[in-house]
Amino acid sequence: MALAPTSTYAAGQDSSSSSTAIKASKKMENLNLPNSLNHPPRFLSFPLKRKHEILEHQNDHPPKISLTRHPPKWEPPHCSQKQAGENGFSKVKRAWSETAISELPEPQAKVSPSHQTGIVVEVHKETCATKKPLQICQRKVEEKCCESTLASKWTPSSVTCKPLKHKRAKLGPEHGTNGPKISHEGANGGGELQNQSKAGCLTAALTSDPRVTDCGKLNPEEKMLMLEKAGHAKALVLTLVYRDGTTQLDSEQKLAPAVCGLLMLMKNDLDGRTPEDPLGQNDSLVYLKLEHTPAWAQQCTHQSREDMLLQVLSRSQLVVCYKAKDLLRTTLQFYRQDLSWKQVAGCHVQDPQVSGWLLDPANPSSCYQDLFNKHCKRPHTTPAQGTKKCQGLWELYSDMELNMISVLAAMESHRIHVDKEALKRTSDLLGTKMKQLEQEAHRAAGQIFLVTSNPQLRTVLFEKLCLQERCENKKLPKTINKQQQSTSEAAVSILIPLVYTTTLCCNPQVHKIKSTFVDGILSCMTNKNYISSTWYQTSVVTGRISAKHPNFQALPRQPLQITKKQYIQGKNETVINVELYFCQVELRLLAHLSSDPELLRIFTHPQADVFTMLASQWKGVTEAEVTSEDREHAKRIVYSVVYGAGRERLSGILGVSAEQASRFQDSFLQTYREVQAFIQRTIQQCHKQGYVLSIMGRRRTLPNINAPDWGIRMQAERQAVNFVVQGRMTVGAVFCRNSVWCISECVCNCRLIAQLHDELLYEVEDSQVEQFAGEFTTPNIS
DNA sequence: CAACTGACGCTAGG
DNA sequence: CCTAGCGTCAG
Repeated sequence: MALAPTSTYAAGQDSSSSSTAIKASKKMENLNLPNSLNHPPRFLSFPLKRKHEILEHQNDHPPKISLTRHPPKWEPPHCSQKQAGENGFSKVKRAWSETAISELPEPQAKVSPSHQTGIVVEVHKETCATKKPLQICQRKVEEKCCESTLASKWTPSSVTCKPLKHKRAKLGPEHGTNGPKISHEGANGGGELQNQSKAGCLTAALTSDPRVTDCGKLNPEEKMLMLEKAGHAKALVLTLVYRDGTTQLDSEQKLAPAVCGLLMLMKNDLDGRTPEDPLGQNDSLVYLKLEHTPAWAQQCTHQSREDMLLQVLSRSQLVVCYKAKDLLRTTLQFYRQDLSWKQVAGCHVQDPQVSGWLLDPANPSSCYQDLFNKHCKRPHTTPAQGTKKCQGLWELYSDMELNMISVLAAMESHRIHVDKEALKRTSDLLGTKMKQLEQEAHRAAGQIFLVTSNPQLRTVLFEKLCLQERCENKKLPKTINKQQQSTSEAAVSILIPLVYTTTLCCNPQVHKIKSTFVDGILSCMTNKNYISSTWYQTSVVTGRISAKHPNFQALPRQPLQITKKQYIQGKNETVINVELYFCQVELRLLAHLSSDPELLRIFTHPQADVFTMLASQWKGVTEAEVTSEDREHAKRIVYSVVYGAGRERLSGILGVSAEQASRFQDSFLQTYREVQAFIQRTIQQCHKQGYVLSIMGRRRTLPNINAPDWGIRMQAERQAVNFVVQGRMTVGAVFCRNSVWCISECVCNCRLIAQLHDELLYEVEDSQVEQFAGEFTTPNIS
């Protein structure tokens, strides 16, 4: 890839010209830019630009929007009347405060426009103002941006940004392990009919199987009998059936199809079965249709199905379902009108996927067959049983993980309403900002390049401008894999002062906000006006919970401000969220595990900022003297120690030399000697046993712990330490305790909305906040 | 040429 | 160290 050497950004300006030239062109930018755009041939010769980008610069040719990916094709979950307690959220601790505006009504709620309420996601002007060198230029650019937006005479095509093409949009919102959602009649166009008939064939094949009883064809008496039978069965095995005829037991599909029913195996013979024919003499197989029938065909069947499902799910005898969370969530979505999440949140459905993951979190099975092959060597043991008890994992499973399944399902069924239009406006605003920043960067670089491309930015910074030669005293970070010059923010912030300009690259923070938190959220909301994350219990080796689509746990703390007013059944009731925040649990855990006296002392001051105190202890100054830089360093060092990052990584993060980073680390470990001792103890133990145990009894085997290769062995050692510290413990404990508390008599009208590693986000009715807080005593781990 | 995939780089969170 | 997610680029 070659740079076009003669290309300059502003007409008539030489790229090598100094700051004055750049400043001059900046002042004239509104005039200058359209001028230069009148000469399209200039831009066509830039090899670094993509074709559609270049076209965008030609005003007379609107950008060619190539929708190369197939458009999102999916069915929205069934939405019905709004349920009381179905709320949006406002973060208290996370500073998502004041803004407010409106929420679109539920499609079927038919609220008049004046009643619209809801969430607004707004990005603050100063959002990007966290890091000093970039902050200044950021502000300037933003001011400029606002001016020019107002005065802009640009055609829409030049102002709006690239078309949305998100991964979610490409794959459809229900792809991957996200799990299927209930089909929704009438929401789709022509494809629906086709699907329905196709599904009809497949389910017909299923129900015509002589072994399967179709519940839909039974008369009320037969249904009662069936229900009774289900009640007496020794074990129930459930699986969802999808429209394409597959079930949850089939291997993962890329596009999870809609659910059309539920297959239920009632087992009475727990002995004497063979894997080839699991259907014993006294067993029966029932098919329960889970589709909304057209209004004209609707009878009283709905009620009985609901009764049946609920009875089945909440019974005390053994109920097994592979990927039980999907089943519970589907049930909740399907009976949204008639079923409270609380009824489901207490269900205990055994899930072999979870138990299998506990046995070997580092190598989770991809599908049921995989799991079966892995853990069931003898045909007569099921994955749910097996060797778990021997390994001491049984308690962990039944006391905690099992409870978590239904809680997560309830969390997933919670809808967070978002004002789509406001989000779109924000997106447009950010789009113009990005445009502005892009031009700024082009000007600074003296040429046009694709600012979102790291390789191109690298070429500009280090091959064209050769900035690395001008900062020999400072060590520039390198990329991990290829050891190239990094173009990260830390690196660019070192370079910025060397060039007499405000910015060299589009601020990656702005880019991130737009692409991930605005457009990304928007892409999660196709055909609906709310979001709800999907929570994963078994996808993280260390035992943490992860979230997707959107990833609730990675929403920014600083820049986004979300607020909402909530209307419940016409009344304006304020519902606020109380957040339980276990201040730096992992650090607390480290203190506990290592019993380091200095570290423990810090946690005896409940109100103090831990990192400030750490910095003051470590640097030997008073807390008032601790600069924000010191605090940031302390924080990074702590994390690097806790999570086992090496000094190379630390130097990259801090933007200092490796020697300096190593000195920081050493001095930290000198201060907190017990921490170091704990780390070494953990590693030694791991060497001896080949596995490590977390505080909850979670286990991770590390086969590489005794590897001959130094690098691989070191990695395993870091992983060992990381696992012990990072395993979810406090939150997990609260999780199970609280799930019970929350669904039983339920002292308050509250609901768990999100788990953010060391925080739990609850929605609590305003009047009950104090009561709620009283119920909750923060557990003291150290 | 379009569409997809995997590797890589970066950033958000902890 | 371990996540999700966005983006580019080469094959």
